[in-house]
Amino acid sequence: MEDTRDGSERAPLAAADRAYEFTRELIVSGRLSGGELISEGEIAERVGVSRTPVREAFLRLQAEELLRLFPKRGAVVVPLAPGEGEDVLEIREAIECLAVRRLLRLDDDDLARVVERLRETLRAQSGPARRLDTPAFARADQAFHLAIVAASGNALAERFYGSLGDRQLRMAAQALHPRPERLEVLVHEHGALVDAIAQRDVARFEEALRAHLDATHRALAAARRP
Amino acid sequence: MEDTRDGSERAPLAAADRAYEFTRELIVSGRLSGGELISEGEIAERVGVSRTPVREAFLRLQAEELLRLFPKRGAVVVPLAPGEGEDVLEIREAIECLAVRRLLRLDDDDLARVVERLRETLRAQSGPARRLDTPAFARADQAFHLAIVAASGNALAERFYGSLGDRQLRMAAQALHPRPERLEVLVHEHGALVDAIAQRDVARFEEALRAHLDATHRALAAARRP
DNA sequence: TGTGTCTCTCTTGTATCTATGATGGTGGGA
DNA sequence: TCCCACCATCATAGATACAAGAGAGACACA
Repeated sequence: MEDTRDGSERAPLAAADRAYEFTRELIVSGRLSGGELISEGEIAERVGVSRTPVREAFLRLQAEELLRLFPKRGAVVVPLAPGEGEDVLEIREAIECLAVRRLLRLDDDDLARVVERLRETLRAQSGPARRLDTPAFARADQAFHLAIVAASGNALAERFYGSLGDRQLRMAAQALHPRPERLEVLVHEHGALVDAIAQRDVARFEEALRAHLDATHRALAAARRP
Repeated sequence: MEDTRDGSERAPLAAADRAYEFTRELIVSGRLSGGELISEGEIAERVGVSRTPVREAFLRLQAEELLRLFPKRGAVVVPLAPGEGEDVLEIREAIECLAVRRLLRLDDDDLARVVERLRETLRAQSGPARRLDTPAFARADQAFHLAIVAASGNALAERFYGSLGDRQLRMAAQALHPRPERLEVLVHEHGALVDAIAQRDVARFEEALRAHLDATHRALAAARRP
């Protein structure tokens, strides 16, 4: 009843999914950078499947704006647009604040449960932060923010927010690395966000989130223009 | 250099695009309602193409959350979730307000140009509103709101907002119809939104937008529970 | 040397074919 | 009568075959 595209790996991942993961990883990790051209055949060969599932993967990646397909010519990796970091951060801020305003419509019990879940994801960040394990931290960070949005119950927002994650990862792969000393600070800032939610203080949440994202954004900008 | 998926119809639309348009229309227009099952073969036959391009169309529709594919079983039209109207409206509000806050960072000349463009789309609404041409109005309405977001220059937001349009159309097809007398009111409210932008009054814009969407939402809810 | 054209190759778009999983109905047994 | 196993059917997943568009580069000519 459940399909195989949900990330749970009990089944030996369908060919299309393998092709998708493979290509997505190539892009998100930065090994394939913006403007680079790839062909279905090439990926098909490397993954060991026919072109059909690769085509499906490419279509998915195009839907996620990571790839752009040019008819009869090939696929190019969509380059990170100049203002994209700012774009992503603004949308994240808007959606997360929306989510929190919605969260606060929950009654105390439900909110407490949400807060508890968030604190769990917080704890999951400490390890990677202390180990300066940037990739793991990036995943945990993403999971944390997504958890806030998911808790709000707006499925549309959640899905969109999730798709922003890939773009974020792609940028983070370049940007977070140079500043691993910030990881613990980020965990702390996340804690403050949860506190604000727990205390039903929207204004404080919004302010803290803005500061948090501003700092991330500044880190990005700083890393990009050294 | 331009691909054939951009809606310009000089070329005899690719098979995949025809299949996509056909199926999307079926869903958005409500002729195919939530939960209904369709198969690639069925659409392939009706459109007169093979299953391959239909498959591509289905994948695109799945990416847009209009269709859900179940491996080896078929595709079901994603039903309108109970709270979805509210979800969409909240996101629209958040993104549009974000867009306007960003618009107001433009200098006076640029802002004036944006306002002029918006007023043009306003004029395009009057005709359909007077004629009580609901489908045409729905398109114009969508174009208006999208224009605000597009003008902000956040490409990500624009794309996402656009994708909300289909869902909105789908709901509007059911909801706006019963209240054609509201169309002219909506045009008027749109005018107020533009005025707020022109006067750089964010607070007023946000308030007016909320009222505008609330009214739409109430109209929806009223239409759904008669 | 510069330019226009022509072809050759690469890549996608579509069709078709095969394999396999899912489902629902049927019939036998408890 | 009810339940379970089996099988026919159907739909997709993936592979392969084929056609056609787009570009790069060779080549002829001015």
